[in-house]
Amino acid sequence: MRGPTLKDLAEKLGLSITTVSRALGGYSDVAEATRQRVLQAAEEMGYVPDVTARRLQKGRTDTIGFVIPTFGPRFSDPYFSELLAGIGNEAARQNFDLLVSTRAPDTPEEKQAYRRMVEGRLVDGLLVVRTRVKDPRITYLSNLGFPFVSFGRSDLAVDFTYLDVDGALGMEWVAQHLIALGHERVAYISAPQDLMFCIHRSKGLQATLQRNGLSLRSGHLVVCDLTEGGGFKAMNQLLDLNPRPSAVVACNDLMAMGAMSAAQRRGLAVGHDVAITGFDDIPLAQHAHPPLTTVRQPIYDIGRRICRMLIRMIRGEELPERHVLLEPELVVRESSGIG
Amino acid sequence: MRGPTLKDLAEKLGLSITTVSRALGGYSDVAEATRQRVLQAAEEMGYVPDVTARRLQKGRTDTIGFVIPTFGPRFSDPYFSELLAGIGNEAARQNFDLLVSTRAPDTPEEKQAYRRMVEGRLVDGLLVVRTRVKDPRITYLSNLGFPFVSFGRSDLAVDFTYLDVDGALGMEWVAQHLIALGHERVAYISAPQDLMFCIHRSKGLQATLQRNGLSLRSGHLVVCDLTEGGGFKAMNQLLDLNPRPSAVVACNDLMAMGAMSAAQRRGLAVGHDVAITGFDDIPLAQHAHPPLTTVRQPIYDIGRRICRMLIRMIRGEELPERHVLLEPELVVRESSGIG
DNA sequence: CTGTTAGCGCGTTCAA
DNA sequence: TTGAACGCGCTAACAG
Repeated sequence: MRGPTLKDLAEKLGLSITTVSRALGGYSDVAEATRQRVLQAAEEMGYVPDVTARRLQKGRTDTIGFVIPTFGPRFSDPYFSELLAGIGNEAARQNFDLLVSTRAPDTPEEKQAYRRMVEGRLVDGLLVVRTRVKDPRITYLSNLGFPFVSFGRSDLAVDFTYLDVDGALGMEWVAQHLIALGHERVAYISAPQDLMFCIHRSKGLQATLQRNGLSLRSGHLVVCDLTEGGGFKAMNQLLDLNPRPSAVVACNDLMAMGAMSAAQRRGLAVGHDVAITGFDDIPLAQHAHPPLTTVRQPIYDIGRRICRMLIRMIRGEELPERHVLLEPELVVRESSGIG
Repeated sequence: MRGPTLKDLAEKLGLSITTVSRALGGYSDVAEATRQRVLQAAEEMGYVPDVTARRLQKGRTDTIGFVIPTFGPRFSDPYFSELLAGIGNEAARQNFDLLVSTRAPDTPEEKQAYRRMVEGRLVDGLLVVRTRVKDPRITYLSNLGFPFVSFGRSDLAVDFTYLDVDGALGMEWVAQHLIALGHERVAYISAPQDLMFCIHRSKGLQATLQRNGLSLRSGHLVVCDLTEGGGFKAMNQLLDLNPRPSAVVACNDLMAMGAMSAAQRRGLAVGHDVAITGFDDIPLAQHAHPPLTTVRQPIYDIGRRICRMLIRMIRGEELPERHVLLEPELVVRESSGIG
């Protein structure tokens, strides 16, 4: 069942392992006739080099690691499958393998997954996503000098390579859009406050409101878990207020969808009785009813890009930019108001 | 930057590599005092075994492979992230690593990804999902006798281990539900016909319609690509018909959401003017507007389960069931009609 | 109880 | 141009 090794090939051809290895490796110091014989035999016998052995000898794995932070058993986020597709496709393009782990954030299991990948020398570099306040992953990797690229910035005073989307700017646009539509009672469905992207978005929203003489009233800030269910519950809380908010900004699209659902279940016309906005622009956003006003992040490209940055770093190439901040794009649809 | 090896430990302790290895491996034939010294030194120096070296020596990788079939660049499917979470969590629980690839189905790249994992001995077993007609992946793996478990059955005359959800049964329930509501003009938004799950679902739907004296009229069967956008377009086609269908069955939830969006954009009240159903029960289904009638597949558990089956197979344990067919569950919500 | 020897499959010296 | 020898880091068989 196991395939042939160099040894098998060598024996069959009456050559040494070394010669076979070099013929296959495309070295110049091997007779053309010999090379042809070797290549043909390799083809016939279906020789494929043993990746593990090659790794041990080369001292590198040509593999990148990605620990996906999953929340709860029902982890169902279109955002992540798209990010993964971007990462996976780019890795494949560059002949890198992708080792994936799924772990709940800030748990011993997560820590262990990182240690295993790094200290067990399973991967040459890591992709870190959803950075957190005082993110222990960044501290850990930085201290070791292990190659990694993160999607998201950090509050730590260490210098590392990242790519991020300017969430504050995105939220500024959302706020301005709502203000222009005349909204004064704006509410906010936030994500857990230890997530860096949430902090940036929150700041952007609040700063813009304040610059325009507005603010989040008490009770108008609800924190939940980034899921539809969370957005649903949060929205119900907000709609129980009196007076209720006229506009609700959600920290991501999934929560916005849940919020829309809650509003509609109460007979409110979204985009009319209440404005709702999201963040991410997942494909479902444009097919929601009504279509969701949101902020677009090019998530597939982001996946490709952080992967490319990491691979360059692993190869020891100089990176053109070690800190990339992308401008997101406001996508106005009907959920924030018609006209 | 690289961590210590057994050799480093041995030198420091004045022991042989072997002894250190055995002390760490928990073998009984090592003096308790020695073991303690070794353990302490290992702890101090932060020794972590080199996984690659261990793999080469053991002849197994303790890794399972998973090639995700991705369609187009914007691959955004909540279904897959949940499946992946199930697989990943179970793999971690059993101390297996997970190697992931993302490839477009039925391409040379996909074939190559499988070959690399199998023949390059990167993994001990594979998970195959979204089985296709005359699926070359199954032929390939079966011929080699390589351990794999598939989520989905096959039309090939080979015996292999699989788990599947009875799609025909699910669709039978959907059809009966719609028929009971009095629908006679039922249309169907199907997925590509080379997908096995689609064939089962289609058969279940059509057979049930026929048993009740109905059938899909001409033009009432539209094939598209399993995305919201696809469902959207398909629905527009269906709504151009005269008379238009009174009920539309979609092959998955994503397309159903797109279909709802198209209907609503034409001013139709879903659940009233037209009934729409999906399949999968992704979390968004219950937060759609109106909530989506669909068929539930316990996708997270399925991920865990196929992973567990595969690991047992790899370990050489006898599997209690080599062919599992799960009964799905009809979830009636408002998109198929109120009352 | 401990150390020596061997080998997993490969790439890379160094000699011939 | 080819081959023999060595080592990547680890575990296993065999002595002592």
